[in-house]
Order: sequence, then C-alpha cells, then structure tokens
Amino acid sequence: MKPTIYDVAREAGVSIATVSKVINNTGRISEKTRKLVLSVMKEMNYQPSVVASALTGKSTYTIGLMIPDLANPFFSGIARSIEDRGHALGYNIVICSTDYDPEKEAKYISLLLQKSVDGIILASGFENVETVRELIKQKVPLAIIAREIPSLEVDTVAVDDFLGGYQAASHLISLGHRRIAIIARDLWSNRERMRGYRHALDEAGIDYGRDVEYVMESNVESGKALAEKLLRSADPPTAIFACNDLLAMGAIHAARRLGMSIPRDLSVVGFDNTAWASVTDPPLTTVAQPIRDMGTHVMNLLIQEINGEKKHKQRIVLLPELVVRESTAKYVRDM
Amino acid sequence: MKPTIYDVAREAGVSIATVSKVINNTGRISEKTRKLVLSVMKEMNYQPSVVASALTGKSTYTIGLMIPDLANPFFSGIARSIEDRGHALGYNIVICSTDYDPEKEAKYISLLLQKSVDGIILASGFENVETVRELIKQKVPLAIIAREIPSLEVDTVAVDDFLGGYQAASHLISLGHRRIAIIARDLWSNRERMRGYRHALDEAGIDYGRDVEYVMESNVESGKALAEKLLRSADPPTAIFACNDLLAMGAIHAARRLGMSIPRDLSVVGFDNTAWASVTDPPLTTVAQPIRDMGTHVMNLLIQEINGEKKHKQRIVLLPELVVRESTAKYVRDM
DNA sequence: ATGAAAGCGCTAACAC
DNA sequence: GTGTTAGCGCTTTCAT
Repeated sequence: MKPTIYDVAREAGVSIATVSKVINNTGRISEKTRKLVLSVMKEMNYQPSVVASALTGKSTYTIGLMIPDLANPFFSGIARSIEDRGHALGYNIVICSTDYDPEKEAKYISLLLQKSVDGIILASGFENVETVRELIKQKVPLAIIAREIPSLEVDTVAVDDFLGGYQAASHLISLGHRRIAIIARDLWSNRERMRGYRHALDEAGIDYGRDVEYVMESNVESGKALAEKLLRSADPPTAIFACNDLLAMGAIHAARRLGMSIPRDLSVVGFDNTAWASVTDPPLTTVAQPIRDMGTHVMNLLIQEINGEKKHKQRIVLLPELVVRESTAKYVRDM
Repeated sequence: MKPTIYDVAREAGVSIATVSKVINNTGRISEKTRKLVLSVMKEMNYQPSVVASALTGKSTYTIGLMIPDLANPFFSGIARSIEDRGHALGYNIVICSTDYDPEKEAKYISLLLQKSVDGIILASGFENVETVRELIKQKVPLAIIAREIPSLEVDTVAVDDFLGGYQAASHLISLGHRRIAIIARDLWSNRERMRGYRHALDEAGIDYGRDVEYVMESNVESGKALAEKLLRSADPPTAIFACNDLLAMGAIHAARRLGMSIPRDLSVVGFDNTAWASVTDPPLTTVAQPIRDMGTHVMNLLIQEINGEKKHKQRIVLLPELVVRESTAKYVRDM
C-alpha cells in the first residue's frame, strides 16, 4: 500500500498534524522536526493524496478543457498551449472533445463537476448558451477561448473574428477578385468572420454570394464538397474565403479535382494559420490566430479567477493577422 | 453549496446509507424508496462527489495519458481515439505532453499518482525505462502504445515498426533508387524502422548511408535541416525515408529550397499517415499506422487491466501499410 | 428493507 | 512548537 500521512507520522514519531504542516508549509514547526519529517517522507516515498486533500475543500489542481475536436490542428494547438501554461502553474488538464454536440457538452460538464475540477475552459462550441449560463450560476470558475458570448459575463480570450474576415476578403478584393465566395460553418466565430467578409464586400460595392450554405462539419471533406458545388454553379467564384484551414484545403482539393490550378484559376484564403498552412500545396494564405498567446492568456485568466485574484471579468481580444502565402493571386479576366 | 448525500437523505427522509445504495445499485431497497430517493436526487440536482467516493477506495474514473506532443498530428490522433474510447467507457483523460523530456515524464507521473488516476497510458517516449519499471512495481495499471519495451511485462499496442521501415525502403528500391537516405530520431520506434530499412537495403545488396545522423526533434524544421545537409553532401541521396510525416515534410521543403522538384529529383516517403499526408505538396507516400484502432485497443487493454479481467498481459502488434501517393517516383538516371 | 457507525487520508481549528 | 480532534462526502459492514 501507498504510505499515508499516518505512516509518516508514526515513522517520524510526530503527529499527523505536524506532518500536514510541513507538507503545506503552514503553522510553526521547528527546523529540526521539519527536516526529520521531510527525510522520512522521502525515505518512504510518500506522496500526499490529492483526493483526500480535495475532500477537505482544497483544490484538485485539475481543470477541464472542453474542445470541439482534439484532432483538429487548431484545437490541438490551443490544447497544447493551455496544457503548457497549466503545467507551469501546477495544474493538470482533462480533455473533453465535444464535436460541437450539445449532449456531449452537457455530459462532459457533468462529469467534470462530479470530479470537482477547479475550473473549466470552454474552447468554442456551446451554441447552447444555457449550459454556460448554468455553469456561471453555479459559480464554477470559467474562461472561454476562441468564442465570444457578448451577453455573458465571463473571462474570455478571442481573436477579432470580424476583423479577420474583413482582412481575408479585403485581400482578395485588392487582388481584383469580385466573385468571392465564403465557406463557413454555422458557428458563432464563423458568423462573425462572415460579417467581416460581407462588410468588406459591401464597402467595395460587391454583391455576391448573398445566400450562403453552411457546411455541416469542419473538415477537409465538407469543404471539398461545398467548394465543388460552388465551383460548378452558374456563377462560380474566382476566390474562396474558407473559415478555417481545413475547409480551405477542401476547397483546394475541389478545385484541383475540377482541373483548376491554384492560385491561377482560383484564389483561396483560410483561417487559423495552423501548422498545416505552411505545408499544404500550395502553401496557404490564411488569417493567423496567435494560438500560443491565446492559450496562455485563458489559462492565466482562469487561474486568477480560481484564486479570486480578480474582481472583474476580462475580455481579451487579440488581433488576427493575414499571412500571405501562395494560394492567392491577382485575378486575371477569363479569355 | 452543492447538495451532499446528507441533504438528499434528509430531504427524502431516509438514511445516507440508503441513498448510497440507490446510487450504486447495491444492497436491497424497496422499489418505493428507490423511486423516492431518485426523484429527490433529481429535484435537488444532486451529483455524487467522485472525490469522496474515491477516498473510500473506489475508482476516480480518470486515466492519465503521457504523450510526447499533443500538437504533433500523429499524437493528437492517438489522443483523440483514446479519449473517445475512454468516454464510451466512462473515463476522463488527463493529457500530459512530455516532449520526450525524462524530467517532465517523471513529474507528470508523480502528479498523476497523487491524483489517484485509475491507470496510465504511455504513448511512446520513455527512453528511461526505469520510470516504467517503477510504475509496474507499484502495480499501477499500465498500457503502452506506439512503443514496445521488449524487456517489460506490460500491455502493449504497437505497429510493426521494423516491417514499416522495410516497406518504405522496399518501395523505394523497387522504384530503382539505390542511394536511399533515412531521417530518424534516436527513439526506439525510429530505430526499429531503421532496422527494417537497413534490412531491405541489405537484401538488395545496397550499401548506403551507414552512419546516420539523428535529428534532435520531430518537427518540420529539424527534418528540413538534416535533409538539406544530406542533399548537399558529396554523395546525395535520390530518395529519403523519413521516420514520420513531419520530418518528411521537412525533407520536401529542403529539396524545394535547393531547387529540386518532388518526386522528379527526389523521392520522399514518410511514416504515420497523419491527416497531413494527404494535404501536403505533393501528397505524401507514407507508411500508415492504424491510429484509431491503436487507441481503441490500448484503452480496452487498460480498462481490462484496471478491472482485473485479464490474467495475462498482452502485446498487440498491428501491421503498417504503405500508402503510395505522389512524393515517390521511379528513379531516373541523372544526365 | 433500512440505518448506525466506522473509516478512507487529509486539513484546520483549538488546546496544551 | 506540537498534538487532539472534528469534519470533508461517501462506502460498507453489521445490526435491527
């Protein structure tokens, strides 16, 4: 059996209270006994039980991360940065991939709560705001990343999606494109990006693609299917703004399948600037989110919240940045 | 405050023992009181505390996953599949990215143990076998994925790395290449792949690249640097076998940088068949690991281990499969 | 069929 | 400085 505080106390000839005090550096204990206890602990290879200490009201040093899909490079990047910051602060992360499924979201939340996590980070998803509202009511320390919920008072870290969409569309417009389509999913962030895109189009007096069809999943396949449909339509686009790098890749595949060459026949810009963007064929022009910074920031906010070191909630908005690579080019009028 | 079992008991007019019994479906309770208690629980929105129940010796329903790097597409794929299987079985996963750093490995292990996880999955890494041996001695339920430790009695799921390396090299040889270099990291799995590669070369009577230089990290940059060095050497390869898709991408970048075209001037084969392989430029010929299956299998093994449903440890070896895409081509003699 | 009570490993008053 | 003790929320005999 693993040694308990009692074993250590007995072995050291002191009381469990004393041992507890040296573990937590509380109360007063003579340097002599402290050394003694410490050495006994080491000798017995004693590890205090977080479970037991949590039961007395202390932290579990575990936080939950609700994320749409770990296998999506944007989210795995986010997860990694959150994990790193958490590790530095002494916290472990339990990962919950929700696939944007409200049922999974609810189930995972319930599990996390039963396990008394110290806090929860919501990474996107949660179209069902009620779940979040409930969490707030229960005073669960919370922080949101990559998603703004304007109506809620929560610590948030996000990129300015509207601006990102605007940047993407403006870039395309400046290259001479006018028939610019968008591929998006029906999610808050994507809708914001679309607002930005539309704003740029309006500014330029372009009226194209008023009725968008959403893609059902954020993956290459879905992007490909929708892009193919767009490209085969009566008034095909000369440029496509995809709301994330995976969808952008799908668009590129679709174009290629139709015998088009990128960027000669079609310009494509993505979003996120995941690790993918620089390795794809061709390298992807995309709107970069500062993934590492975002992760570090949410984790910081959450921990401050947990420690009650903050009287006011914060909303940190980082700015996206267009990274021009080789998937976009000047529009050349068809012969 | 969250309601406790006492609150429920009081509200239902029964003892906490009774409530406990209906929660766990143990002992005998009349259908009448069961219904009553159940309804009170629902009404109060009662959620039993896993922490408290864990303290009495029950499971925490949490397992630790030690992984080199979440941001690496191979490992995020592994993590996702493990999480899915875990979720189906009622377990949460806490992720620990170690970067192959023995110190981080040790620290994370210690944290997981303090938190009384029910078991641990080791995904690769652990060149320091002592840590693993220690875990076994402490009887911590354990399972290993993507790494074989022949000398240890542990449940393991792995792909036949030797065969994979052999397949990769054989493919290149069959295309007429003779100057076939390898890019690998000094890790167990990579060394196995190299053994397979070497075996294929020996079989074909090829003597090339006897002294390999290892790359220090598994990422595009390192692959690029080493590949560039190889390509600039006195006797440059016409084909490169990279021990994972990231390194392969690096090799492609290096070649391009030197003005070479893939696969015309250089053939490249990767390993893993991550989501990357099909989106890169050009699509990557690579040795596929059945990622989802592997994740499902380890999780199954670990749970069986935890539940003591298995008298003997198992070693499941899955077979890799060469996926030919467009980064490899017939060797054409230089003019 | 139900309940009283001991105990899981630890923390935090409160005594001494 | 150090020890005693009462919980924390739950499980599990063992009575009744």
